[in-house]
Amino acid sequence: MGNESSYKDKKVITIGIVRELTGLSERQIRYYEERKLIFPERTAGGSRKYSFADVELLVEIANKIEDGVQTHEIRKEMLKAQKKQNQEEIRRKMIQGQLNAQFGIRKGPASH
Amino acid sequence: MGNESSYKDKKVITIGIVRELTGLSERQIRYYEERKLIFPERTAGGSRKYSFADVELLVEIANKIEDGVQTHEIRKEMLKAQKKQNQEEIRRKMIQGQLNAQFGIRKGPASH
DNA sequence: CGTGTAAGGAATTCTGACACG
DNA sequence: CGTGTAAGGAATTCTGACACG
Repeated sequence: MGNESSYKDKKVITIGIVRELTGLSERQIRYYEERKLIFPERTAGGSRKYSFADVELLVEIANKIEDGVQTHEIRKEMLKAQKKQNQEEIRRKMIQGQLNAQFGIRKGPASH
Repeated sequence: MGNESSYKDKKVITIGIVRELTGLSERQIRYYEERKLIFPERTAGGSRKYSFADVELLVEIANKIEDGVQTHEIRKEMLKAQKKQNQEEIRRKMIQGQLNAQFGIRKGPASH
């Protein structure tokens, strides 16, 4: 469970590299954080660390802004999408819980 | 063809983060490069950039050194493994070439 | 051989602010 | 609102060298 591809979500990329990867300015990247659209981690010294997923998200954000969408709107969209995702996960887990209650806990497909 | 997971091989991690991820010292990381065991790219300013694959390789290298294997030996092992891989790829491609010559160029499984 | 360290300099990143609009 | 920029400082990284063994 929680099967992310491991590399994609690890926060290991500094802002300079993100700038290279996205073509955005550091100012833009920091501003989107200020507007709560992106959430880098920090090194001990205080430098920002981003994931590949963050890099892709940044590009999407920048595209929307270019289309005239305001950061506030983008944030609302993201929260909505996030909420929908959470709902789905809860639903999945409840169904799984029902199955477990009915047929007992199993890992993987039933052995034949 | 060339189906790498994209994130794993992209050189985007600076040496400080690699130090955090591996537990190795920067001195060690740079030394393994000097011994031709690892090949980071560079930013415009000259800072080293590593991939996740590099990070994993560094850990393997450090383990072997701890076991008393010298960098020179490790390098020979790596070259041998590399050569074997190349052989396999050539073989694969030749077989594919034969198949294409016999049955024409196809992409993916035959349509049913 | 493999690694630690001090040295000096350059590249990188940080924050808060002013500017434009 | 979103972004550029100059400012000053701190964290990061670089190289070449000396040390130990």
